[in-house]
Order: sequence, then structure tokens, then C-alpha cells
Amino acid sequence: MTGRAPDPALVDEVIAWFDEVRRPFPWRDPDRTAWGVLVSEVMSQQTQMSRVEPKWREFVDRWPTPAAFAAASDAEAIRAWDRLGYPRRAVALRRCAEAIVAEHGGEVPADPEALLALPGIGPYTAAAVCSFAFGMPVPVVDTNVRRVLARAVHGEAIAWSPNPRRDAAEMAALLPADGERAAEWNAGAMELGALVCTARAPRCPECPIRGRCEWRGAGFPAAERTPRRQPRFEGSDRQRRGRVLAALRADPGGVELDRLAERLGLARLVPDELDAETARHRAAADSLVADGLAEREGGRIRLVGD
DNA sequence: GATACGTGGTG
DNA sequence: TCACCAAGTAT
Repeated sequence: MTGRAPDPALVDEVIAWFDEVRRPFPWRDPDRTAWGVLVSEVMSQQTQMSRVEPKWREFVDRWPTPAAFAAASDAEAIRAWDRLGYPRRAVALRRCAEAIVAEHGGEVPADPEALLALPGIGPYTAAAVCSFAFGMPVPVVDTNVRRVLARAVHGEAIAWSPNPRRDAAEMAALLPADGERAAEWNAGAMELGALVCTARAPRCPECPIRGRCEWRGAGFPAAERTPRRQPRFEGSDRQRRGRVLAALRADPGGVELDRLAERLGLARLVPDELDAETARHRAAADSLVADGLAEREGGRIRLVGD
């Protein structure tokens, strides 16, 4: 964390902008619950808010408390998760609900360390729950915030790579002492990164802090390094896992491993490819079992708890 | 520190 | 079209 001290006026201007344009997500309602906030944050991990909103409504309508969700089955949780992605989050969230019931009397703990110890809760989510559900003055740093601070404060085109200690220190340097105001700054910085200071095509003319942006002031210098490329999804094991899990979601009874290829519509491949793909899909099925998303019984595989 | 982990929006 | 990117976490 080198370079100039951050400009505190940034904070006021981002908060003022956020108060005007904030998107009215239900987990921002005054009547929100800490559980609702926690669910929204887990659903939002690597997932755009626009995709989260409809699923979140269904989810918290069905399971309004940690105790309610703890009583569900993993299979129900995975089906409710639908196509949000990273379905392991659904299982982790259910384990999290169980731990909240067992260790915290059914109440989401207002404590960063306690939250961090829960399944599926990392540094970002723990901080987000403390700030947004409980109004604690803690820094919340996601990919948007890293990018906003990299540009506005450090004059760099792209964010530094995630680093919990550095992330917290960078944001703490700007954090208002008042918890409610800190939450506005945390959420405002994220919103700015999501709506204006975007990765690919930033809308600088609309930016509330364009006059204070070091990146703009320096003439928008290009990134000095290129981020790692995301692996191709098409043809990946990730894609195969997704297809196998989709079949299991559709079949409460599970599927015979011998029928997996047929069930997945692989039958029209030429024989060599069929064999290879069948083997890979079986491996994907095994990895789902290893990850606790599915279970095997003899020659059948099904969703956990189905 | 690097890698695996889903699915869909965006330019 | 297609590569990039997304309110990260666990190992």
C-alpha cells in the first residue's frame, strides 16, 4: 500500500451519489434480517446482483430463519439454488445455518471472527454481514472496491490481486468512524464499481469522483500486468459437473451410472468420443460425491439427502 | 500463491 | 461471435 494518502472527500462524494442511485434490493430494506443479508452475500459471491435478486426472494420466503433452513435437506437447498452457480455454496450455507443454530442460538452472530469460522463465509462475507446487517464500522472489500481504489487512489487501471490484509488496510484508511456511514461507504464503493467504474468499459463521464480520480488525472495509463485468463468453460470438467448435477436435480430418484451418458444426451457422439465423454462424466459425478453434493449407492448416484 | 469451482451478462 | 468478467471461498 504505497503512494499518496487517499482523499477523504472521495468518501463523502461516493456516499452522496449512492444515496441518489442505490438499487432498491430487498436485502437493503429497513425490515431486512441479518439472515437475509447473510444469504444475499453468499448468493452474491462471484455472481451479479441482478441474477441474485429473484432467487433470494424465493429462498428467504421459504426459509426465513437459520433454523428453518437448517431443517431442510441438502437436496432441497441445491434445487432452490437452481442455476445460480457454484452449488457447493448451497450446501455450505445449510451447514452454516446448522452451525448458527448449534453454536449461536439460531441468531446470526454480530462478530467477524465468529462469522469467519462458519462454512462458506470468508473475509468478504464476514465483513459484509457485520457492516450491512449490524452497522459495525468494518471495511468491506470485494472486487469492485479493489478496482475503485486502485483507480481513484492509486491511479492504476486494474485492481491488485485479492489480499485480505491489504484489502482491509486500504479500505480502513477511508472508513468513517460511524458504523451506519461506514456501511454507506462500503456499499457505495461497491455500487460505484458495479455500475460506473466497471472493469471493461468504465463510464467516467458519469462518475461522481471523476474530478478526484488519480487514474483519470494520470491520463488513464494502461495496466502494467495482464490478469490471469479464466479457463475456458466449454468442454471443461466444470461444465460436465454442471450437466451431471442438472440431471440429478431433475431426478429425485437419482440416475444409474450406466445410464448417465444416455441421460445427458451423449448417445449421438461417435463411439470413441462417447467412451471418452462417458468416462469424463463419470469422473465429474465422482467429484460431485467427493465434494458432498451427491452421494452414491451401488450403481446409482443422487443428490445428497435425496 | 495457484487452482478449482457454475452460469450467465456484457461489449 | 467469443473472451472477459462477475459483491469469493476452500484447499
